[in-house]
Amino acid sequence: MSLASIVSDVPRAATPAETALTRRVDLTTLRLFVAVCDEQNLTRAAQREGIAASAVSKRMNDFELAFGVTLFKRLAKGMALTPAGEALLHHARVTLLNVEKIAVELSEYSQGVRGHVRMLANLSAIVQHLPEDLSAFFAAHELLRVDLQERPSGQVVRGIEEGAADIGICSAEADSRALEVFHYRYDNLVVVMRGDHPLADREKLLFTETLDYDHVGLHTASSIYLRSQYAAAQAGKTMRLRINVPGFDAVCRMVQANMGLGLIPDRAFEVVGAGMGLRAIPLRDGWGRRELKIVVRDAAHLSATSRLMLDYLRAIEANRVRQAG
Amino acid sequence: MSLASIVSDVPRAATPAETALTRRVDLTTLRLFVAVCDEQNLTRAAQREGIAASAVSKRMNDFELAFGVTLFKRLAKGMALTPAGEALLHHARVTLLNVEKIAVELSEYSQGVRGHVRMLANLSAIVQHLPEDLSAFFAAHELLRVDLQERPSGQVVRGIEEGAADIGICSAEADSRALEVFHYRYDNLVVVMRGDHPLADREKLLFTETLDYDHVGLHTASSIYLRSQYAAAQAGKTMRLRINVPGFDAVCRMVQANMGLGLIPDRAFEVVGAGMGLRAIPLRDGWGRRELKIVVRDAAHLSATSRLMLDYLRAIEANRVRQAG
DNA sequence: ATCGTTGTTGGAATCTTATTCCAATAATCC
DNA sequence: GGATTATTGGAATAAGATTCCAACAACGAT
Repeated sequence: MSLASIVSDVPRAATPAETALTRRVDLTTLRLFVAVCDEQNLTRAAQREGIAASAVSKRMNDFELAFGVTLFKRLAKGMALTPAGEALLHHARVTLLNVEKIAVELSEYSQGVRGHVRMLANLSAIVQHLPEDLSAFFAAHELLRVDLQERPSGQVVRGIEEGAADIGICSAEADSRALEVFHYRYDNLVVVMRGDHPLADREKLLFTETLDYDHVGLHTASSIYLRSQYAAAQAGKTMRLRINVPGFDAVCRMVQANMGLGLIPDRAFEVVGAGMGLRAIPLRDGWGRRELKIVVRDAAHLSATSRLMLDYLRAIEANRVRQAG
Repeated sequence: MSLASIVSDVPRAATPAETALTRRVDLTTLRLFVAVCDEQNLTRAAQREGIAASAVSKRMNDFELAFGVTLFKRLAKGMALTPAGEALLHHARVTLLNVEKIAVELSEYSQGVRGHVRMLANLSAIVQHLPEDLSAFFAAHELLRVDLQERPSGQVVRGIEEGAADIGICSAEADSRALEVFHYRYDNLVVVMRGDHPLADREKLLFTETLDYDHVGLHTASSIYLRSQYAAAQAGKTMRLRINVPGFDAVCRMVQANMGLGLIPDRAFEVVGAGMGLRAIPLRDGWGRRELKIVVRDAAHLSATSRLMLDYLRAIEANRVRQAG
């Protein structure tokens, strides 16, 4: 049995007969079906949905007849699902959730929203830049909406490839050769430490100088963690990692608790490390200056709203460069 | 603007008014809507769907009225989407795809299928074990179906947490504390090399012995890649990585092309490396023996079919241990 | 064994919604 | 100005869904 025959990343296309069957699906039937599943009782489901029990019964029976499957075991005291019914329940819930999203989003448009952008971004972008950038974006476009989800860089790329979102922001190191790439921001890594750490009085540090001390690491999918491990390996040294934690604030708290040195971007330190009595020393290594990038599937075919967001994000650094000149 | 206010991993619940609006959505309207969007012309959409143009027009207008939004700009020579229309189009396509999945899966049940299991698995599990295990499973349960998708270990865990699938298989190192965990398999890493490599005559190797030579690495999200980098760092050495590639077969091809040593599981080498004239030398390091694990959200509440699969996968190693005894 | 209750389903009547038919309106092109 | 393309409104017709009413089945209590 080959690999290709067992992995089903892309569901097979419906046959013409199956396509015809899609027309026998309707949302009221799915809604009633879910109610029957939840209540395990047709009469209570009918009451919950405000309809006669015989109407529910007819719909369930019509549906079973149309598809040639049995969805329920009819018991004396109610109904139980068959495996086919369980499979349908999974899809029915997903479908009804999608419909709810339609209602929610269109309701927002009826109240004045002018567009939606779907975005995936890594933690670095979210912690350091997006609150400010999106705040400014909303100030300029207060009738646009953003759906933003946090993902590690690798998953941002994959999500954009699969069309789960329109715009992604991730580490420049993530492999995105199938996408269009634009510069978003640079950030600079700083070594975070307590004020009483032996390195605390330094103006700048080489990463190798930190390797003589304990470290607090980010989670192992983090591109900062990966890059620092790589740098240590290149220097023929090892990182003395006492713990890995999943966020910049957790890194700062562990540093504060004297668990070692942390390595996070400077703006992240300003955002989450302020008021903890910690020092942040910039890295002198070249790789301490890192790039975040914007990825999209096909800029020319973005919706107008997503295009607006892309242009806006691209303009940020250009405007900052102009202001600094 | 706080982080929590901009990240929308969990869509907000619909208000009662929005829930009421969900009843104004129906699949025929969505289907006609998508047709109008595709054709950018109501008359052609009507022809494509086999219905009078006035019926399509009425439905589009009724829908817009119900939701209080404008979906189309009416032009002299057809219709163009508004931003609200673009938002709806995204969801309409997703919803219709779900309905198609319903039709496809129920069609399979009507032809005799007795259950579905949704699975996510990492590459190690898929390349080495699942073809054989699922083949045996299907032999015993030929009326059950498996939807299997390949994901790196971290995404397997996340997918099961989110309910995207019922059963996951991933590296034991992946953080799955929110899930129920069962043992699946062990695998053993081997160093893959050409027959003329200086290390080719060894029976076993320590990983550190390989670090004097060039290496071919897996992609950077791979748990084998991460673990080997960690081991090199612990030994105070660096891996001489000439290239990273995305699969076990690619690793073998690069090794064959004299790009360096590869590190992959032994069964993966047997599956994809056979016939390439390569040698596979076992690692002596303890971490060379790795564990794959099964993760589920809540074993007690799995469907009967998924329960069957879980019990079957758990029984595999138990049966192998009994056969070896 | 009988009776009452719970629950599902079938048939006929009624109601609601969707579609078709027909025509009007508007914009563009020749 | 006329022809064509495209959308939409109104009325009539058709189709499908629901309600009403009753029958049937299974279970539990007596």
